[in-house]
Amino acid sequence: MSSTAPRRRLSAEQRRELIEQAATELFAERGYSGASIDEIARRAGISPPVLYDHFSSKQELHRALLERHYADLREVWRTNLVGEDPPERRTARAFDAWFAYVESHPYAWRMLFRDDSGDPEDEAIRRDVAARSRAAVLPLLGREQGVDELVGGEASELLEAAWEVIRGALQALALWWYEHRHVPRAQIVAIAMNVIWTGLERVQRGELWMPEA
Amino acid sequence: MSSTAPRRRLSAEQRRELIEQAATELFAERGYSGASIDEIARRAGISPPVLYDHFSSKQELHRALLERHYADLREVWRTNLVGEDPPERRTARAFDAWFAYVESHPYAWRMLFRDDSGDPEDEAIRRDVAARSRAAVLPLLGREQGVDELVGGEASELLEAAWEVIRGALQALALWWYEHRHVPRAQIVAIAMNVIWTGLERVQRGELWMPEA
DNA sequence: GACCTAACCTAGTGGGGATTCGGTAACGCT
DNA sequence: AGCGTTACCGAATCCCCACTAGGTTAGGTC
Repeated sequence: MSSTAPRRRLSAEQRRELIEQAATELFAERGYSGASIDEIARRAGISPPVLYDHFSSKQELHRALLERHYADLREVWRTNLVGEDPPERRTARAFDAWFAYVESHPYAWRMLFRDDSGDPEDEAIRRDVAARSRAAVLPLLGREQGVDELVGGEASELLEAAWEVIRGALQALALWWYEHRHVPRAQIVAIAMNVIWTGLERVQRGELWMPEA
Repeated sequence: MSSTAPRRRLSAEQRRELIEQAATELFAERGYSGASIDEIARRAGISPPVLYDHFSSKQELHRALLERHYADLREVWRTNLVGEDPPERRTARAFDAWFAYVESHPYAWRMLFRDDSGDPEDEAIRRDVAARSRAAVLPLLGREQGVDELVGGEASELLEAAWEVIRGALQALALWWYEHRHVPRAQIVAIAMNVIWTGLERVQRGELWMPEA
């Protein structure tokens, strides 16, 4: 991408940004272990040692990017789920914003969706982020009462599972969309709403599917 | 696991099975690059060279396991989606069987759900498998007509996307369940049915959610 | 235009891990 | 008991890659 750029001397901040972009791209395309420092450096227009002026290790670089991109995504949820609109409208708005982020950041989110670093610290970051997004989203799903008795378990735990279902579904849909980019975003959101929201709505209302006798 | 086993001489077939089990575990726990030949061999109760009597490379071992476990999972779908029951019942049965597989093969499916090998051949296997499961499942979803006009696109493509949503959702739910194994399977299936099937049913019927004006 | 800071580079070093070489010995068979 | 087969192993080899040591120059400052 930045291969033809003339090798000039940049400010630390500018260079760091280039490194982060290059690393995000490579982590997204090849995963943690598939992305070599040499190639990240090459794409950033520098030699490997320079990278170590900005990040103390490959792991730290990866962690920094995880934090950064996760923060962006969390912000998308946070700013779009609030408001006085009915849940359905807020959900649609949040889905749309989420897919808009995905559309405009073709590398960042794909990097987040690969968890192959094997680093326990990464794992911790992901857990932390998962907990925070859950905390942001669950109130939206759990407004109605009575879900526990109907399903026979702890409501909070089941809602957590429901959220995982949504997260996994959105993630998979984003990946599919990436391979079929000609489909307009509105249609992707419509699919998400139809397949996911519809079910959630019923769960909220307590109109639950039960196993047959 | 098999660390205290006395180092006896086994038949090639038995040894190969032990290697495959050990490798499945490690690939599931640490991913492709996180699993070293040395450790796979150690868990299988042998030294590394023996592994090469059975598989010509680490990649080939990994591919063989992908094929094997995917075949198992595909079989689950195949045998449970057929029949004369109404779609809802067939879907519930297939979900239940799928989660039963997940429950009884704690390593195999987790290995499948990590795609970090970076090997194009792996990618090809996954694509092939995805296409086949889609082919098996889509007829169930697409029975009703009229979906295309309502959503405004090619029905086959949108159903493909819907299937991805389901796949991603099931996968995420399986991972969540793995961390909350005390939840009984019936309840997991109920969550899947409530969140996913409900939406699908509406999509089938053409009762689609549409963006508001 | 001398000087200094810091951005940058070339050329290693070291370790880990896949793969292989050249045997050794367990087990079945006669 | 002897023999052949082959499951098995210890000890390299070799390559890739994260990381570093030590020097070089761009570019701002006085």
